[in-house]
Amino acid sequence: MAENLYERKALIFKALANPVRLEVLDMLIDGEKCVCEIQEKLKKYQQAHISKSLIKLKEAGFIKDRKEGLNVYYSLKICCLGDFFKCLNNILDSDTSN
Amino acid sequence: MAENLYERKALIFKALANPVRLEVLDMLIDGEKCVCEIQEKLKKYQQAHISKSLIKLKEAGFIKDRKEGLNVYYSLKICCLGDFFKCLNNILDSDTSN
DNA sequence: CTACTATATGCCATAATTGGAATATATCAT
DNA sequence: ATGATATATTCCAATTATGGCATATAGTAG
Repeated sequence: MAENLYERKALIFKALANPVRLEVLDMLIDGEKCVCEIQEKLKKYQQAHISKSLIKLKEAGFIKDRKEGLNVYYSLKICCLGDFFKCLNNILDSDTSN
Repeated sequence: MAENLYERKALIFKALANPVRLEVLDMLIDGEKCVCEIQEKLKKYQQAHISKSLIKLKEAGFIKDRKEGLNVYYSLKICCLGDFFKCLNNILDSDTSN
């Protein structure tokens, strides 16, 4: 585990610092999905890669999983993600001009 | 520049995915600071490293700079950062147990 | 048991990030 | 002009992340 608070926070942002994982999170915003559904939407990536992405998001504390037979269902664990991402859009909308 | 939206968002999170840059951002939350003040607080790191951290945060759109004589002053450019980080604490507080 | 399906794990080459050391630039004072 | 100070840039070795491929595991069906 990371020693100090800033390192722990950085680990959380590292989990978000990847387009595939961000897209996965986005998919989960409208409810629980099984790994197979996520794979279906992200066909450009290998199954193994999706699986690793989900595990990384889980380790960072963003999502949780639930097994049901052969399937594994993932869902958001953090309710404030919506607001979290709204701020992001402010950044994206504002120009990079100083 | 990154092609799609998720890649652009990932770039923003990459800028946050580092303890030094997070600590710098934290220092700027209570107002504009000159590089020298930031260095003073982060003595464990080299001047060059602090400078690079500031530039990365600026490129990501989080902060802006202003020159005054020999000094450069940096300040937050995004007003919603406070809320942004509040959500983080939710994640940090919640256990990693599924 | 075997066969099948869904998901996870291990290995690996490539690419990106980190942070130190040295150097460059810009501004100010004399 | 020279020298001093604040900040930025370049170079580089070490570490870490990315994403493909192959394989393993776990649950289900027959």
